[in-house]
Amino acid sequence: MKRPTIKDIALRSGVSKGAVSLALNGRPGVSDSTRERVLSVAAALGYRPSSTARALSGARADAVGLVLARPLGAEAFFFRLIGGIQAELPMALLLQVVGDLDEEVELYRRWWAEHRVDGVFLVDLRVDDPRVAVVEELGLPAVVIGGAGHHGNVASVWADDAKAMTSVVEHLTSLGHRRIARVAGLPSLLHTARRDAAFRAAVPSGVIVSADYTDSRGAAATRELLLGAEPPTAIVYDNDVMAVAGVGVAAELGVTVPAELSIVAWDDSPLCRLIHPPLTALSRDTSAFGARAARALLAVLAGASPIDTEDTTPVLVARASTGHSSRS
Amino acid sequence: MKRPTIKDIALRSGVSKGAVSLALNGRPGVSDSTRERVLSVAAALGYRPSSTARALSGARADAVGLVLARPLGAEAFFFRLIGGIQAELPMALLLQVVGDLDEEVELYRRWWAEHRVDGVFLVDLRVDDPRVAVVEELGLPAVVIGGAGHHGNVASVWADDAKAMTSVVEHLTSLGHRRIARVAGLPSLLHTARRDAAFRAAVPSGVIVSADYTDSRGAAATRELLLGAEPPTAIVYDNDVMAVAGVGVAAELGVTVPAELSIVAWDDSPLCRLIHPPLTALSRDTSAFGARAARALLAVLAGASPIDTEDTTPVLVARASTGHSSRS
DNA sequence: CTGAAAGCGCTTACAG
DNA sequence: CTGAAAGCGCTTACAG
Repeated sequence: MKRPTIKDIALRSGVSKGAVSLALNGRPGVSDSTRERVLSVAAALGYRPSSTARALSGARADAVGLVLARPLGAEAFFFRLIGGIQAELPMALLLQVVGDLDEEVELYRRWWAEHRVDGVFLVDLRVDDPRVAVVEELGLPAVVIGGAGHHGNVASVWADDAKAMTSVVEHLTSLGHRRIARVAGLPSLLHTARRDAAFRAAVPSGVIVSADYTDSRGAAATRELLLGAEPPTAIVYDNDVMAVAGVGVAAELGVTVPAELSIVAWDDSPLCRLIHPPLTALSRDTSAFGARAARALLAVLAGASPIDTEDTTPVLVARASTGHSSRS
Repeated sequence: MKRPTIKDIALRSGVSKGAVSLALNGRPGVSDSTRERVLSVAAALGYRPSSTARALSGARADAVGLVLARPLGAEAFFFRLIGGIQAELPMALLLQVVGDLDEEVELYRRWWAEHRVDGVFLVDLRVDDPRVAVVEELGLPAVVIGGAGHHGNVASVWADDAKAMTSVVEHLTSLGHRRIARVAGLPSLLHTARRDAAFRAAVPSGVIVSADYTDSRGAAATRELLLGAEPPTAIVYDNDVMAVAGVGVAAELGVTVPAELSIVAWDDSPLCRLIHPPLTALSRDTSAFGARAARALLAVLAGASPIDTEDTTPVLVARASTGHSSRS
């Protein structure tokens, strides 16, 4: 037996397909008695609407999209984010990986033109990112994830990286550190720029070395800093993998952690907790962040005006990798 | 300007919509000259087919699906797997998380009835899994990921866990270990059963404690083993998180690793490499595994008969957590 | 309040 | 080889 369509329901309840559609979607235009009859027939038949057909007639696609342009950021972050999004979403997530931002933009155009998605999440915002303008132009409902500040008329969900950075610096200065350095993530990413700015404001004399989240670049950056003329007594890394690489380089150079060098990682993880010494880290609930983003997009889809939602600020968890500066 | 449809192409090339469709899809039924004209008009107009409309008319949906029934297995594994799948896939991945297997099955029925997907990946196979029979009944193209052996008439991609387990046991026995235990993953999962069987075959007297991949259960299992009447001199864990928890419990109980206890983790990870001592682990390229699964599904979609494809066997990487048994 | 029709953008028999 | 039509399963004006 084929699965039932509105035609079957129309037949068995003695009304037109149009009436069935109105009844099923809770729209005015049919009497209460008709509506009830249609609904009960639909239930009896085990009717499930076809989102494909709906999408073609211009209604809901019953899916939202997330496209990732390589290289993607920190693996674990995205997985938890997507997990959190999914858990909160009553629809499917259309996921696609593309090579660059141009392909990403092209995909948004297609998806929207075809009604394949009802909205999208924008991740990994760049400095001067073209995507916000595109979704605005298209009228494609969207939520920017992780971008502080306003993004045209697009909703966003963000965390206060500046405040988090300040809390890290305060922690270190209270331990007597004066020469603090930062090993940053990809310079093209907006949040790197924001963290850079916050770091510079808090540590005017601080050195920033740019890297790319990999352990090899994290190690190289650490070596560069520790072998410099004025080696730092504390380094703040933009992710856990680079921080762990930093611990390795320090050991290699005979620099003890935390006696001679304090280390802080931006995102907390099992890795931070389980290595020796355990790393002081900025901790946040990425899965909850994803759930918040999902709710924000659902709100936009429901017609709410786009707002910027602030997530909880990452919290500094002090562990054994930070200690009093021995050089001040 | 609206995006062009086959109607626009038909108009400008002076043929019917049907002919345009045939020409565009490379089907017989139109002359070469007509086909060329249609193709060039389509190119000039920047035509992109609507996969929504295609799906509704019963053709390709231009998407494949992956549904995850909670609780999902090891996080990192799935992320790498999905990353590997995506990289190989020329279409979108429809991803949805559901509460249980019944919902998962229901989703397959809907997706297939609506032509929302062209095929699906089946992951986390259970002992007596109902899903294989469902996709067979539906005729929904599918690939079983990670399930050794035949699964009805459904294609599969798998790795030889039994051989991998044997290599672990051989490594340990060659180091003089006789009392070897296993801390296993969820008993309901098929690959747990397979590893159990391989372990029992290799270590007839070996104890298996069942756990669930979490650090807390991994720690509890380790405690149970080490405080027992005949504590093992080596433990093989079903994932990295439990193995690391085991290291912690050993330290807590004053059992030194590897002098008094050797530890092996099933899946290698940064965590295994970076903790102290670094863990001996079974390593594999999960991303490549995902790519292989993607190719297998594409082959099935292209009409190939379903086959079982063996992935490379996980390789044992010996590190400092395993050593000669001091008690034999 | 309700029905009959047109349309979304394709594909696929069915005639010529 | 080609065209005109019907149909996929919905939604949405448009008449009554």
